[in-house]
Amino acid sequence: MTELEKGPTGRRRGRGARERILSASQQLFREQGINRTGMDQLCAAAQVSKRTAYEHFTGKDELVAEYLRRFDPSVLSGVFDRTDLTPRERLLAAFDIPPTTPLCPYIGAAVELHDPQHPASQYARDYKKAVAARLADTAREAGAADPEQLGEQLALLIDGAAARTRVLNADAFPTAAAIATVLIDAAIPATTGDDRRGEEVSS
Amino acid sequence: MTELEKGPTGRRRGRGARERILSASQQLFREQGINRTGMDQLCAAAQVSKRTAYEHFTGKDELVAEYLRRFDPSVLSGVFDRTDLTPRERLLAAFDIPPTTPLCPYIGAAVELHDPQHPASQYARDYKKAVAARLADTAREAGAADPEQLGEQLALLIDGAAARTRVLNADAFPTAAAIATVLIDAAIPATTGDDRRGEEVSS
DNA sequence: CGTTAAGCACACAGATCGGTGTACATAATA
DNA sequence: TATTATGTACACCGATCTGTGTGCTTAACG
Repeated sequence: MTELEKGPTGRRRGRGARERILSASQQLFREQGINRTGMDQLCAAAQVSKRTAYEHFTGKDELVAEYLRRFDPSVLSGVFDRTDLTPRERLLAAFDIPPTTPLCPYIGAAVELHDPQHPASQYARDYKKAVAARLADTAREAGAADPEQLGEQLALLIDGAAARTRVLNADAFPTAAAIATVLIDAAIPATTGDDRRGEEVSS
Repeated sequence: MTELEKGPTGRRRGRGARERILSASQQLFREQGINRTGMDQLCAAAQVSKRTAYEHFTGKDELVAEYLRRFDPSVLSGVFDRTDLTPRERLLAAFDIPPTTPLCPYIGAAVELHDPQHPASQYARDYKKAVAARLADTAREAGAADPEQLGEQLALLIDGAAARTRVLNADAFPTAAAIATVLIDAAIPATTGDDRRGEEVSS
């Protein structure tokens, strides 16, 4: 009965409360981590009373899961839909991440929450599988011999770059991209049309 | 003035206190994570009074750093010293991790502590660099064209496998080993003696 | 107007956190 | 035996955590 988006006309005073909470989560959870960000601080940053926050979310766990769901990172959304690139270029573009990204939040959540059954951990798993699947699709499009394997390999490279960037405090994505080039070149026969752009593969 | 290891003969009643604390750390920090393991629980598991723990360590931070330092994982110690393997086999052996390992604790510490200046984070960085250097040495021994690059690449694969194993809750090291095989084959000229075992390279 | 949804301010509960203070016990040494 | 190092038992501190309870305000609608 929250009736948040319905109604004939617009009413509801500050209907952006939920959005402000999630927006503050994006910033604080990423900057400070999940465990080190208290609900008090988060509500203050969102300019929302704590009472209101707990009327929108049953608890911090649910909020964390929603925060992860709201996060659509560059990888999934931007890269795969670019029909101006060849499939091979799209596979490599997944490693061109903006330097603003401090760490893959899915890995962060899985490590911080430390419970594979946590809703956020489950979503992180689903998301990572989805990325691997998308990579496999693109690999198939690019004519790779074993698309599933290449997708899984590239996904591992992305995660490795993210983890290593975090630990070493230095950008590891160029290294990952170099490996990706080797793998892609090895997996895709040279005869296969590399410069086809955005065309569908028949089967 | 602790005089823990000195003295003409052995005295000191329960001189295993420090060891018990660190031993309990190994178990609990890995099972539950660092942040979710309180000092109360840790001291109880170590059968050590909290007072004693804080006479051995100035605080939890120092304990965490020591815990990381004590952790010598299979990778560094076991693999590189095996003269029964060719250099190439040693590089691949780094991906044969026992399934008992839940997650690389260095990545875990870096994510959980979330402060690159934390002593444990610094050590994690040093350790990861050392592993990459050892891999590079072995790659040089194996006759790789660009040993430093190959070492960094293999290190990234290991971290990727660790991170992905954690997030997906499924062993990702076979995938990493497959990539490693490709990289090693590509980087090491086939003419180079692959079956030399444990010999030194002149330069 | 009155009703109702939405939110705020703020105190507070209960737990846990890292860390200390104090008084006492034990064992090896001198 | 006396001393000293080492450790225990346990209460306790202040801070912080997630989460509630309560009463008040504001705004949209009828």
